[in-house]
Amino acid sequence: MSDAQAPIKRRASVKETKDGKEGDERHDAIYRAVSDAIVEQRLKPGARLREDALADVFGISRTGIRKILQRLSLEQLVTLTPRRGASVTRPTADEAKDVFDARQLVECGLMPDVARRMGEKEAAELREMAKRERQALRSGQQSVAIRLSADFHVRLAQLSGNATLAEFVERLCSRSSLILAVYGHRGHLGCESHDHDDLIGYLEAGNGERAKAFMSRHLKAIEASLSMVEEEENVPDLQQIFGE
Amino acid sequence: MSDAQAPIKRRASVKETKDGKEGDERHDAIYRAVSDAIVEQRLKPGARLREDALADVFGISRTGIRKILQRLSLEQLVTLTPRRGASVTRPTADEAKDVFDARQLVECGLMPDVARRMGEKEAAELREMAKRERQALRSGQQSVAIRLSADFHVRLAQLSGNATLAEFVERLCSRSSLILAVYGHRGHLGCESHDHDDLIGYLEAGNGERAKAFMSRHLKAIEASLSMVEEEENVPDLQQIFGE
DNA sequence: GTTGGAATTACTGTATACAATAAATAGCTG
DNA sequence: CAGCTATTTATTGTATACAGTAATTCCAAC
Repeated sequence: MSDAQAPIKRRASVKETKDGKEGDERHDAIYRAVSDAIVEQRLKPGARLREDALADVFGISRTGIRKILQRLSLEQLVTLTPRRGASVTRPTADEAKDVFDARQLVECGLMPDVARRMGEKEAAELREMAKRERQALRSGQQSVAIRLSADFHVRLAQLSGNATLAEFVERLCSRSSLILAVYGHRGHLGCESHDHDDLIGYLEAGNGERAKAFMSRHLKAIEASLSMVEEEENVPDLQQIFGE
Repeated sequence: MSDAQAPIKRRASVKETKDGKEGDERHDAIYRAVSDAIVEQRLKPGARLREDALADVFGISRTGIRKILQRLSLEQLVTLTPRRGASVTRPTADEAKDVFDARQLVECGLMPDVARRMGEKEAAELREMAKRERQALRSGQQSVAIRLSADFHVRLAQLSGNATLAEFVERLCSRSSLILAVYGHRGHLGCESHDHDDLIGYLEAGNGERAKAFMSRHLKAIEASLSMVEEEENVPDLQQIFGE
């Protein structure tokens, strides 16, 4: 419970940037720090996020922290229970299904557009991302790999040229990371390592329909790898367990 | 500029509910009041939303108002400019295109699911909504009609059973209302009055593909009715206007 | 040792005060 | 009188104080 909230910083420490940045950028940096920690599963579903604990860590007052928590809550990465405070969202099985159905509809639907707008520069960038993802996996940096995998899907959506849909995909990918944390098996982090490279190939060849079909299988594979058992950690129903 | 923010309340006045409700519900009621006013175009794009003005109107402190404005900003109904405060978002032409492309992909993609889950009860409810919409139009209540039309599309998405996608459609519809306010012609409020009834027919018959095609045409018709000229209201370029 | 209840503690909800910044106005100068 | 600078005013940004509520602990009684 307490260990879950230890290492929140990433890359250049967030706290040191206090002087150089304007307050606005600083808030954004803190938002990203927390969001990243959740997506990278360093903050696990169910972990409590106490306001003054966060305020202490980042050196701002609770006012700013609340703003950030509210934003995370609107993005459904954090659950805000009245008078109980914030905690990292633990997605239900239903929510998981909705998220993957949504990804199926949107990400697949975007593939033709992406294929159309795909140039050399874009393909190279995506390959670079896929490469880093594989490297992270090989070197055992699971957290980093998870995040890079999500980044890949988001970048893809951005290449469609539709900012609104790209943002939606971003949300879906963040939530997917949460879903993997709860229902995924250890070691198996969803995306197969070669899938992303194959996909880039189809897109670069301008074969939108093929890419679409492949993305569909890709997402189905991730979803299939989950074990959808909701482990109830609420009060067990003794009546039901022991008969009447 | 000042007249745009006069009539914010709707239905039962929001202010009177102060005693009976918990603070939480109250915040939600205020949020809805502002959101509705924007969607119904009583608050027009560009209208400034000053924090203590709103705080006075609703009888809570700026703290609560800021929370609400932040939420509206995340939903892109309100634009929050640092140190300049909040104003009703004025969508750009690009954003308008993105929103309608997104609706095309998502709302159409949802039709087969909706058709599958459509029962008598649901059809009756939708017909009732369509009827009220027509009534509002006939009696000249344009604001109400706009909102009911958006409600119809949202309810449809909810019937798909996917809460995540339904929520996304809700956002898209709200933003569409803003887009209509800026780029639409007066009197012509997007949805043709019979379209929704026709759509219900196809859905009730379980003809998802037909409904999908119809929805596609329906959305295209709305988009086509817009005149996509961005009237610059930033500093006019006098050079250009008066020659050199 | 377990249960029930009171006192304490920990935490969130809300308002308010103060600081910081941008807009508006007035006053000066050429 | 136009244009520039200084002062005032309006408005947002941030922290903090206080109130209210849930969780915990402690103590007594069975």
